[in-house]
Amino acid sequence: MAINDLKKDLAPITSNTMADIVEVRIREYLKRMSLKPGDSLPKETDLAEALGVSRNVVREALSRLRMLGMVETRKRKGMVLASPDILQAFERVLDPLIIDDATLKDIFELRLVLEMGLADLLYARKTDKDIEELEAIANSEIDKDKFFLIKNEIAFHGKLYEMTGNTTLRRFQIMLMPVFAYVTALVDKPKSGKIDHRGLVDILKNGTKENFKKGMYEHLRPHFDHL
Amino acid sequence: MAINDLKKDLAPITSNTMADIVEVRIREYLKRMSLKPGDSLPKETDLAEALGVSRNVVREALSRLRMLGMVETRKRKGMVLASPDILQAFERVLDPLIIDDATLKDIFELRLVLEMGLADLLYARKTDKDIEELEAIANSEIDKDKFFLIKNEIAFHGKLYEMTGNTTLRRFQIMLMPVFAYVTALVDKPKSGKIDHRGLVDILKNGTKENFKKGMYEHLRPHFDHL
DNA sequence: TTGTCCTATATGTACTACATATAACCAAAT
DNA sequence: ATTTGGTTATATGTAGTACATATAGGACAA
Repeated sequence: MAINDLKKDLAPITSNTMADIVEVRIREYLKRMSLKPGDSLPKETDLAEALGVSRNVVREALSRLRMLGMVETRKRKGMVLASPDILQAFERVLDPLIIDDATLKDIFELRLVLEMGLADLLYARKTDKDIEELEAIANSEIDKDKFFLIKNEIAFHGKLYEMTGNTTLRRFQIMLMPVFAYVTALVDKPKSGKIDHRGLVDILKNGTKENFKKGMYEHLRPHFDHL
Repeated sequence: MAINDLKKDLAPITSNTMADIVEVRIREYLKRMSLKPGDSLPKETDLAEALGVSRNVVREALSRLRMLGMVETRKRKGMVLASPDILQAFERVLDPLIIDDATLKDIFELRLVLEMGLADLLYARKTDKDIEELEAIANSEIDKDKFFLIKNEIAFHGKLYEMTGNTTLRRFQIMLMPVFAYVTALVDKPKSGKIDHRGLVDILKNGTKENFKKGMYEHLRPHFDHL
């Protein structure tokens, strides 16, 4: 028991490896030089010599930056700074099975927040064609088995995000989905608010933004009640 | 000009290096074995032999997983699976200067969506003490210079996120802040909606959740109008 | 401008070697 | 029985060498 109390006060010593340090140093270097995408970087051997470490270490650090999409390396040319895909790194880590429960809960709530905040973008950008498609999804739900419904649930909410015209947001949602599914499966209450998908489509067609916000809240209500 | 158009449609061929492949293979391995945090993994030399690559390559792959916090390596013991900090990877990449414009715009909107969706969590969790503190921040804004106001803007909205009791959300906001600041600085319209911080506090004290949502929309309105 | 050949060179990969921290084991001590 | 201390085997951390390979860039030709 006392050991756990200790752990809170005394964080374990984490000796940074050379690769850790070099990674930071290189990142600092990129920032300090205010390099822009496309600019080329020194070659590995030069970096190694300048930093006073083996090329091995430099490569480990670069391997990380490469994974994040910050730099690209090409034979003979050397390295060039690239525009990283900010969600790429995220995707690799977001496995419900290895995330701790507190974070899992946070992410669950994060999705609720996103979904509640969607309305403004939605009403600014929705088109008749979008709504038609959305309606088709909602209508296909009638008299279907549970498995189909889950698939449709994903399709419907996915379409909503898509309608915002915000690619990053949409990808973000796709990433968060497994977490959401995992958590709801855990709680395993068969949940559906007073307003279903068809209800939301109706509002989208005829109602105001405020109507939609209220509708979405009712739709997600079981989740909110569970907070 | 034509070259840039081409780049969008024809992504350059990216030959996967061994490290890329090994990274995926190890990740698959972790998943397939359904390992839980704390479980130990084979040692580097065994992995290298099993995969038929040099230890070097394995170390590059592991270096990436270590950076993401997925695994921890300890001398003699080998590696153990860890609970990754999902935002850690994010933080490294989220530099407004190296993110492309489209994504920058997406992230800007993402923050708007978050802020609009905050209300439900906020009303579920806010305490009197929170509101007091928030009010103090809002009141300290009177008759201050521009620099102070920017600092205060951050403090105020930060406090809102904090009040949700959602750590991940709060950290997320902290990360998004530089992007938001960068984009607004770019647009450089001195923006402030009809409702200011003190107005929001008033609603939080006496108004309903719906009032708050409308208030927040008005507060952020200049940004929405700019969509 | 387009196509072909050539070459220098930076990355990609493999292998060896050794330092170092430490988990695991055992023994002594309280 | 639990703690303390010393020893050792071992997996990681780092360095260094070597070589294969793709290719940027130049020269030249059509």
